[in-house]
Amino acid sequence: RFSDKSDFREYRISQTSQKPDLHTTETFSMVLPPPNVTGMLHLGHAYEDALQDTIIRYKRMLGKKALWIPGTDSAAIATQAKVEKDIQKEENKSRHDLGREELVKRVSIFAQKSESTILNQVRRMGSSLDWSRYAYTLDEKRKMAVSTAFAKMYEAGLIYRGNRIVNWDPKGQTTISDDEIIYEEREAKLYTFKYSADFPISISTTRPETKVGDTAVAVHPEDLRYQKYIGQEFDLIFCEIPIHIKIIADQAVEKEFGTGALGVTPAHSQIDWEIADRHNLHRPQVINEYAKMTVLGILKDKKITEARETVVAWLKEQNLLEKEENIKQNISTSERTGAIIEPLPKLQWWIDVNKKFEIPYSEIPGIKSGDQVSLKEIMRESVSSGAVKINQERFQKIYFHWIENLRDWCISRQIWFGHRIPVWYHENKCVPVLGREKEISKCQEIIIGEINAGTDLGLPEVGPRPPEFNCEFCAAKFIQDPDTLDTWFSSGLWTFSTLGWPEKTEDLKKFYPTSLICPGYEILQLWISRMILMSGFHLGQVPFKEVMIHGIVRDKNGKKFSKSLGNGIDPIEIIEKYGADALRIGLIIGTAFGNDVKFDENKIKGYKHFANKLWNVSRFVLENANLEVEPPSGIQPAYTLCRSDLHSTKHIQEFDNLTKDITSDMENYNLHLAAEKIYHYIWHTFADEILEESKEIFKKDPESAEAIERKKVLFYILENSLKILHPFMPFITEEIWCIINKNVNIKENLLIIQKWPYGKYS
RNA sequence: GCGCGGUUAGCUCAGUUGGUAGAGCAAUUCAUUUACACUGAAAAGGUCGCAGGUUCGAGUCCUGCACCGCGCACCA
Repeated sequence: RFSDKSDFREYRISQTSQKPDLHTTETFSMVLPPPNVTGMLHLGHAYEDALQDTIIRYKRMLGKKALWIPGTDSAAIATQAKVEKDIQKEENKSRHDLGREELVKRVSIFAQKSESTILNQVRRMGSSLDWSRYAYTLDEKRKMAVSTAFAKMYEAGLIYRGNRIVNWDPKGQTTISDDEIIYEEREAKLYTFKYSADFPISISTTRPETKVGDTAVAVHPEDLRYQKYIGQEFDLIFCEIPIHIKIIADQAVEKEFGTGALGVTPAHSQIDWEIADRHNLHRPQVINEYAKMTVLGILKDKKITEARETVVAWLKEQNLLEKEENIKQNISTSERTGAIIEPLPKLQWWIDVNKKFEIPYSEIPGIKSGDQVSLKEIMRESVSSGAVKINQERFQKIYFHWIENLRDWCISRQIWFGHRIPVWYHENKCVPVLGREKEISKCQEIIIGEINAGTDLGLPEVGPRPPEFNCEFCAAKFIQDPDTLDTWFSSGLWTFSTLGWPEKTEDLKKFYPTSLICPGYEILQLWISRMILMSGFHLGQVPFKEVMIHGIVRDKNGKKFSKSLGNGIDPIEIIEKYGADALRIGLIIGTAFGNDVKFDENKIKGYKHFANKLWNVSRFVLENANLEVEPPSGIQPAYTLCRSDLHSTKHIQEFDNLTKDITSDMENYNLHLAAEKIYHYIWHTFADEILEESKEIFKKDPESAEAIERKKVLFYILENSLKILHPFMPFITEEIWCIINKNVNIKENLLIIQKWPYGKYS
């Protein structure tokens, strides 16, 4: 399991390192952003681990109760998509061929395998996590947290079920939230045309195929060109489909765009849906979940791309097409599958971010217990009050900007792997489906049908467990909602679900809010904001006091590491070549927090040389300045014996000043500066100057007073350098430390739990 | 369209409140049984993207511009 002894030692240290220090009550806590169990970690994770471990080791050496919680994330969509793809490739089967139970089983097996790969990688990095508190987003405790959280938010009226336009991923066959969309700029054609020769207004569109779903043409209320038509209605045949168009006036229309008239397609556009709301328009759906046309005639069953060509051809044939121009368009694609998002109306679960509710308890500055607040206000206030400090201002700006534009969060997903929505429906209102797992999606359709038809389904039962009673009238059972939750719902609870919530645990009391979180900027909106939301609602507290956002690691061409590009590097490969210490410090030095890292193997190699240098420096000091004395108590490290009468010389002062300087860098999380300073000092001052001049002194007379004094100086600098360097390079420093202290009870005197040096002699 | 970053040595990047421009790698010259060739010494290399401004003094602050990247919105 461990490739070498020092590896094992480090692992053992991490196991024992959380031993409570009775002399201090100050805590420092962090959660590890849980990696997705979708395979293995890449260098980005290695960088993130290195940063956090450096910080937690530093805080631990300051004497704080330092807790760093490990965990992994089931990453519902990502993981299921990966396994589905593999199954399709290897067995040519879809998830529907396997059925829900079998698929979830297969995904879980894959997740477990990934989990052990990942945990091994994390350990190889030297991450000093508290493994006794290990959590997985889909384990029993976290399941309880998720369903409790859902139920509480449902009861507060913040979670609701509604038929609205969703972002539909036709490839993944699921909804996704606004934040899981990636915009890509592409060339598109803007067509200007009339529905028919006798229709008075021309409209423009990039999606002619959706126009069979139009129910209105909207113009700006003050647009003089179209005033006279407002209110008129037309029955037309468009592309063999009868449509009914009403001409309406709406503020949302921009006079300057295209012809200034907008063909309203309520079922396939967010904005049009809202316009339809305001004008009470009919909303026919003309495209289905597979991105195919649902209408009859020449468009029947066609994929949207084909349908587009067909409609354009029809328009040309009818002489209705007036203009065709090339424009640039931002197209929405799914973050996970890359598919083009199809806006569709669907019945889904949502979190209302604007609805006010009475917050029972609040420690968030600016929000009092009992206040009427919205989730959006919680998110804004938590950061603007300074309770959550996002340390780089630029990311704080992005955060506020995002909140301004935030809409309700769609939390239900039509995938099978993940937290199933903890809602149970009365069986008889959902037609018989028990024992027919594959039919559940059909059940969902029927529910939608009933809702659309205005049937009152009654309130569902919401809670962590199915209702334990049968229907009092017909003895029917309850069946669970077939959908699962957005993975960020459970991730949003992470800072407190890992500490035992909803139970009132000692851990929560002691370690909450957590001190720091250290995520990449790509999940600022997806994760950081959701944690602030969830923590604010459920605990009335912020999830963490500080956020240090780091950049991403790119390959030498500046490209993001990704599976599809095949440029991923396994950190283990680098560790085997250069050592974990070299990888850690090599990633940290030269990169300010928040900036991207271009990965350069040569740089890592340079720090392997440094590890070698450090080794030799230590050897020189041990061989030439052997001051080892048998410790009288058997506990005190030997070197301390020679320290009491150490005079403050030039070298000591210089080193102590450096120590102070580095400590201040560490306090400000300027890890890159601190690491570079100690690196530079050890190599170019300690080795190149002090050791060189010591050689001369020892050559003259190794027992002279000057030589003895010098030996003490060397020891002092070496031991304190090891301490300062330890957070960055834990393996080699601990190894050397143990050699230096071979006469003492090392278990109680490991470097990892030594006190950080403050520069006592300065 | 709105907003946010970046632009510093050949390459990758630091530069904390304004005070003589820094590191690693690469390249050059020299040294060589040294704790360490995973070495040492020396030298070289920059109009800090461009143009203005504030200041005794600007890589750092302000304005404008260019290119690269990102976030959001729009995406009829």
